[in-house]
Amino acid sequence: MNIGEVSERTGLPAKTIRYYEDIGLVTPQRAANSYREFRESDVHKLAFLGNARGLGFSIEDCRALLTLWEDRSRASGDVRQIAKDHLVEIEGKIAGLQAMRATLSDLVSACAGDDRPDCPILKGLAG
Amino acid sequence: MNIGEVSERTGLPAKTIRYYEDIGLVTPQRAANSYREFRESDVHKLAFLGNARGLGFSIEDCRALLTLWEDRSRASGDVRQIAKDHLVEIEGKIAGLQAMRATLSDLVSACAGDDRPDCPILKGLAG
DNA sequence: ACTTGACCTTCCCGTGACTGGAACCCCTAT
DNA sequence: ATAGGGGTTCCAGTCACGGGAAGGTCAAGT
Repeated sequence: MNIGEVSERTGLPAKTIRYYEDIGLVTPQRAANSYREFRESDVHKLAFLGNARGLGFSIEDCRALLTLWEDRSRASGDVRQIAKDHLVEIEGKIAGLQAMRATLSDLVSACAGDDRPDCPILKGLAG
Repeated sequence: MNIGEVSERTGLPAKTIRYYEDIGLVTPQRAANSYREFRESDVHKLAFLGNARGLGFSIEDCRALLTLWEDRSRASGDVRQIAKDHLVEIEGKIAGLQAMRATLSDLVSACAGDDRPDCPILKGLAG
C-alpha cells in the first residue's frame, strides 16, 4: 500500500507519516521504485499513533505506548501510569487556561469596546 | 538600569528580554560599554508584555496590544476585539483538553493497572 | 596591581511536531 | 510524447524562547 492510501485510511497527512518513519515509529518496507510499502500492521500502528496523538500524548509517550502495545507480556500498570501522568498534565493545562479565561473574560466584559480610548483591558495588562 | 535588575523587577528572564528587543518589542538604549540601558518606560512595557503573555496572547497580539496601549487615540473596540478573539481561542483549547480528559479518564479508570497485560487503554488507542 | 566572581555581550544550536516548498523520479492514460 | 497525479529527498520555517560557548566589563577584596 502506498503512502497516499495509508494517509486516507489513517487520516494522517503523508508528511506526518514520513516524519514518523524518520523518527523510527514505523518502518514500512520499500518497493523497487523506492516507494514506501505499508502493510496492514503498519496501518494499525499509524492509526494507534493517530489516536494517541489525538489524546495529546507526546511523541515519546506514543513511542512508549506503542512498545507496550506490541509487548504481549506488558503490565497494564505501566500503560496506566503513562496515561495517568498525561491526565495530570492535561488537567494542569486546563486549570491554567481556565485561569486565563477567567481573567480575560472579566477584562473583556469590563471594556466598552467602542471608539473611545478608555480601556480596562489595557489597564489590566499594564497594572 | 541593567538587564538583570529589569529581569528581577519584571520577572522575565534576561534571555526573554533580549529576545523581545530582537523582535522589536522594546528598544532599550545602550551604554558606552554596550550594556543595555533600560528606562522606566521600558520596564513598564516589559511588565505589560509579561502580563499579556501570561494571559496567553501571542507575540503578535502583544505587539498589537502594545501599539494600542501607546496610542492615546486608540479605540477600545480594537483592544476588545483582540481580547475576544483570544478568548474564543482559549475556550476552544479548553474544550479540546476537556474532551481529551474525558476520554482519557474513562480509559484510565477502566484499566486495572496491575501486572497483567490486559489493558483497556491500549484497546482504546488501537480501536 | 591583580584576581575573583558576578554581570554583561553576541552568536549559534536545540526544542516539538510537524508543514511548506523545491527539485526531481515514477506510473498510467491519452 | 506528454500530461497528470502519484511518489521521493532535503532544506527551511514555525513559536517563543532556553542552553551554552566565548569573551568583554565592573566592583570588591587582597
